[in-house]
Amino acid sequence: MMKAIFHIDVNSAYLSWEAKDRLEKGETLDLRTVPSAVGGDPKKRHGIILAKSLPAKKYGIKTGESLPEAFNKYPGLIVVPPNYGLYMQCSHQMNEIFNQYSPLVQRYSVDESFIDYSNMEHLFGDPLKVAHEIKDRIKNELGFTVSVGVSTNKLLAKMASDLKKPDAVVTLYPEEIPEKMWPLPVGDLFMVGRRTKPKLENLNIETIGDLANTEVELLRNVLKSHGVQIWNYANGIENSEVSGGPREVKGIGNSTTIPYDVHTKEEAYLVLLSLTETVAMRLRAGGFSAGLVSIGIKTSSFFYYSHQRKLEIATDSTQELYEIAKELFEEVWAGEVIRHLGVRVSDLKEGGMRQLTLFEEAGEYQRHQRIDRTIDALRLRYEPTCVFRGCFANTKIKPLQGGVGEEDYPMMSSLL
DNA sequence: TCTGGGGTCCTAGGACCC
DNA sequence: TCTGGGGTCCTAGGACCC
Repeated sequence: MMKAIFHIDVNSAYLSWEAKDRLEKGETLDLRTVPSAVGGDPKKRHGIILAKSLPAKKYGIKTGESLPEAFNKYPGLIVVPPNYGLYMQCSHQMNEIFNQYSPLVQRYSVDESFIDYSNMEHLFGDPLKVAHEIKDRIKNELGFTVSVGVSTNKLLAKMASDLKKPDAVVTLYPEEIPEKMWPLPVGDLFMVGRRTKPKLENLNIETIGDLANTEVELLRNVLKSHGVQIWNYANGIENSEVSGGPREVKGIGNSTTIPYDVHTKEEAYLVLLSLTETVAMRLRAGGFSAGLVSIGIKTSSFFYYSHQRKLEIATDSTQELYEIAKELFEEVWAGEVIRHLGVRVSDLKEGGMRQLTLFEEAGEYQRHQRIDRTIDALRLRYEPTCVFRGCFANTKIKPLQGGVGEEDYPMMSSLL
């Protein structure tokens, strides 16, 4: 039997949520009706457009571009700072509505979810009717609009929700593929990004239809398994499940663009420590220890490189992870001016405890473990910055950097 | 007033072992 | 005697997503 899959996408999510929040707080201007955007702070070198209104889009303003670029296109652009706590809250409210229609809801990102509505017709009625009902309830009860894609698999539902914005329900059933999906430029297909698009165009593949009708072996030769995947997608072939519940975490990382250029090892170490603090807290909060540590460096000329090491013994100790991060940095840094640093752990093992090696002093690790647990508890009870290391005093570096796991949601990924 | 942050998966090449 | 090949592990880098 055929499945009924919905994909719900919040229209200009961050901006819509800012707009509705400001209206609720008594502001009279609806940001959605004027050229406006959510953007980072240029003084901290975080100045990019994170979301824009439809009127801003009309002036050619794009997500990801720098604020100066955007102001060039429309000097009167209203830019507001992001508020991730608010976005998380709006996301939760929206998903609570979804949960009323099916037990199988997959939160794909903060502003996108899949619903498997198969075999639910008896309870709530025809899929298309329910899709409209969900869309309208979100608008009326929560104050923002969504686009709902309806089809028989996740790929088609996701492509469908992109076809009309804002405030729309669109079907893209398999028999509608030639008419609705094939005329689109090939870059509109999920998983055809900025590097693959020109490669396809070199093969005279301009539209999704061109891709669908290309010999799959040719694509395999040029793009390996990725070529086969996008050929399947172009033909509407995709059969992954809507997975209820959060996905298994594979890695945890934090990175930051430092507000000023870093020239010395000592300054870099301080940033690495602040990142490691957050990463390690999130690691312990998830009850994991890490078997692999990697660091990343972006230079002032935007060259990026990374270095990693597998550990003989997995650990969740802030101190141990920091020592490794420092060593990794020392091993690769060639003295370039640093713009951005990152720390990431992966190869996660269940359980924060670790086995002591034969030669190891039992005291050292357990001492660190006690410190970590105590600090975690304090930071959770009061605020994350209530305890921090003395070395950050009198420096411009924040003692913790990156999001703390508290309000975790399943991160976006390129997996359906 | 220059270009964020958090993820996942795939591939290529070298080391090492049998 | 200087020629093998397969398998696995590890690292770096690149591609994609929101």
